[in-house]
Amino acid sequence: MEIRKHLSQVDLFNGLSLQELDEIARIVSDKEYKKGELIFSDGDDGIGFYIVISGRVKVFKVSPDGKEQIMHIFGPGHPFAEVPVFEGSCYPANAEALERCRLFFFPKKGFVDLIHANPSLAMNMLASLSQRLKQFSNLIEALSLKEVPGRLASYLLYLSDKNGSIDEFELDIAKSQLASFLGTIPETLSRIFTKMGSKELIRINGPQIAILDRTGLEDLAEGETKL
Amino acid sequence: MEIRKHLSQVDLFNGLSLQELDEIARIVSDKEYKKGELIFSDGDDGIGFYIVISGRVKVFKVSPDGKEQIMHIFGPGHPFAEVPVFEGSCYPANAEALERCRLFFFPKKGFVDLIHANPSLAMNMLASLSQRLKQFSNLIEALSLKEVPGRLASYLLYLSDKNGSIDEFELDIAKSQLASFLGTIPETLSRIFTKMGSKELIRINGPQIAILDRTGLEDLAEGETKL
DNA sequence: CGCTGCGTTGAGCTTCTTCAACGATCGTGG
DNA sequence: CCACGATCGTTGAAGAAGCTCAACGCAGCG
Repeated sequence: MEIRKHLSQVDLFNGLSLQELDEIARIVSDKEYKKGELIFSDGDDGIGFYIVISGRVKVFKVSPDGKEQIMHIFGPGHPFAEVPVFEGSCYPANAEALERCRLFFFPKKGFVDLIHANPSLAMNMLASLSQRLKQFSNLIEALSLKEVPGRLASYLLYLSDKNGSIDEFELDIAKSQLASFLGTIPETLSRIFTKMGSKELIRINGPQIAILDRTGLEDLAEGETKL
Repeated sequence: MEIRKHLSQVDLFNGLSLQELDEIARIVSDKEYKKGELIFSDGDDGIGFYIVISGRVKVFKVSPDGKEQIMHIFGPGHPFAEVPVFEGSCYPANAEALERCRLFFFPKKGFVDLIHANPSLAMNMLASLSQRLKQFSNLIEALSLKEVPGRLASYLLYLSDKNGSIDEFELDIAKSQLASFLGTIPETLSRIFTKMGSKELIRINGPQIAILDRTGLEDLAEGETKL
């Protein structure tokens, strides 16, 4: 079964037997979203959670005057919107497809039963939520304790790591989205990119980034330096 | 047994039998901390988690230049530092006793076994982590999308609710701690308190707060108004 | 060809922080 | 019991960081 094959590649289902995967597959709905399509809104009734199969999803909050803060960007294999499954009933944020997406949807009710019956699944879910908490606490730290250049430096180093610690790579999201993720606006981000370039920390050409001075970036990320 | 009595009042252990509580009680260490005492530091090896029995604990991050961001304040009945139990091995923040505290400590190893054996406990823990995630996402929203007056207004309304939606109450933490929780500094907080007073939104006398214009505060909290 | 969305740049302004000084309160030791 | 220091909160003046608003270039695409 094709669904089971996808499930077997998801960390959340690590260590489960084929039988158990089949039970899970039975409650899945397979869904498609177009680029830019809204998956759910802040405050909607939370009837289940999702796993990304292909494409990417952004989860974000919006202020009354329209400013956006991206909380998280999820790619293939990642679950999201688990919170309302276990606590409360509303989605606490909005979710939107960044690109054409295929998602698996797991209805709350069926899934909770599976967790009860399956300690490994419960442990995997606990690990997943814990990781999420850690990422959130890093985001809080960044927003509150670092200035924008420091946040950008951290992000670039993170991207470099993700690509095998090489010094040349591409931004994985549009700059305007990156601004929203870093808790700032495109204008400010653009100025900081320019400044990082003129200080020879990086070379930048559209979405292409080359790290010229890794140590300099690290100092920025740690808040030991100013731009 | 005295420990069991305390455990039975903790949400995390709701729905567990006396026997199960006894099993849990067996792995607990009973600990005392003085006001201001450090419980663990960011990066320490995370060997287990805690539940507050009496007193209060703040969990916080510190920037290189010493600014503090309080992530959370925990009172009696609340578990904290669960993350390293399920994911990774280090505490991702610092914890300090705000007052004289009694804490129960649960070593990671023993507790994970209990969770495996006990689906209700697993569900309770999932609910607890989910709630934490929701609180964090609110904090992120506040830090990124609201200005300080809006954050303070939200906090005052939250305190009022906690006290049964009455209009007069006391701040539950020192103003300098509140500043750190709201992602700002005491000077800024003080100015905003003064301004809220002169605009007749609140009356303030030391730690005593009286809400004079609830609607005005709500508008501030929603970002629909400026001070 | 013109439109639309994205990114960039400049000027001005708001918000918040920094630095410094000072008053009040409280607990401690003389 | 008073004096002292420490901590906390408040206030003022100056400065920095980031945001708003506006204009413009550029690429992709109908």
